Amino acid sequence: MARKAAGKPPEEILLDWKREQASLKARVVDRDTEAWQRDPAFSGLQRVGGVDVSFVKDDSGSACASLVVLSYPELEVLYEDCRMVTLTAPYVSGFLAFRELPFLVDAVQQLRQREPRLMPQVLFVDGNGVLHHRGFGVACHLGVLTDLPCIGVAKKLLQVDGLENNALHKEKIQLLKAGGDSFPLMGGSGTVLGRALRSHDHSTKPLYVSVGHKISLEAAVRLTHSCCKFRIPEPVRQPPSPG
DNA sequence: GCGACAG
DNA sequence: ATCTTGTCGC
Repeated sequence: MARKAAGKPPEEILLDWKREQASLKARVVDRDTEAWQRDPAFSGLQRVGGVDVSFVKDDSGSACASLVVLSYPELEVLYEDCRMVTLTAPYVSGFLAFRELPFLVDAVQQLRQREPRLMPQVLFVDGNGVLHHRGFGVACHLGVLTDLPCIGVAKKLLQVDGLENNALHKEKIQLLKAGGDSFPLMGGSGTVLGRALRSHDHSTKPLYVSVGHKISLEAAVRLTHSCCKFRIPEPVRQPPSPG
């Protein structure tokens, strides 16, 4: 009986959340800030991280907030943290960060304190960055709060700003033939909000990559492809178990 | 016909 | 997310 989570918060809360998004959005940096991001082989990049909130049971609110750090380019585990948490805020499209982010920020801060040498140089985030209703998805939010480069990786197209998962979109997906192939997702405003990426040769369903913070879209897409042994980038593929 | 809604 | 399913469509 996967009962649906509690209904939407009152309008005043949503307005608050929107205000916070708008305010933090001004701090997003949507270009490369690190030398390795411009290097063809990403040389200088040694640690890539991923965060995720995965559910244990039905909708009890019981979940596992995890942070994984892998070596690059080997993609071997350097650090794993998985903490049981109780989610309070409901899931509302456009406000994912307010449900999951506090726990992810905690995980990053804890790593920063205990094992600063293992701090990842970039974080993959489940969900979108600037490909978002108000241009400030969870990957931007996490990036701004932690000051780490972040990449938004979503498994479904968020249909905002005129973007639609329609026949034309599906045709474009068909044209992605090899891992690494991608096409731009252009919003109605003429801005490129992200790219649909075929993340692996044998993956037919694309990933939707968008800038979170402190990285260009081009580098984000290239690195995402580079971290995919399968469809989902290794740092966010299989979160560690609590036990 | 019941929707467009990342996770 | 998670159940599970199938090949559409404004």
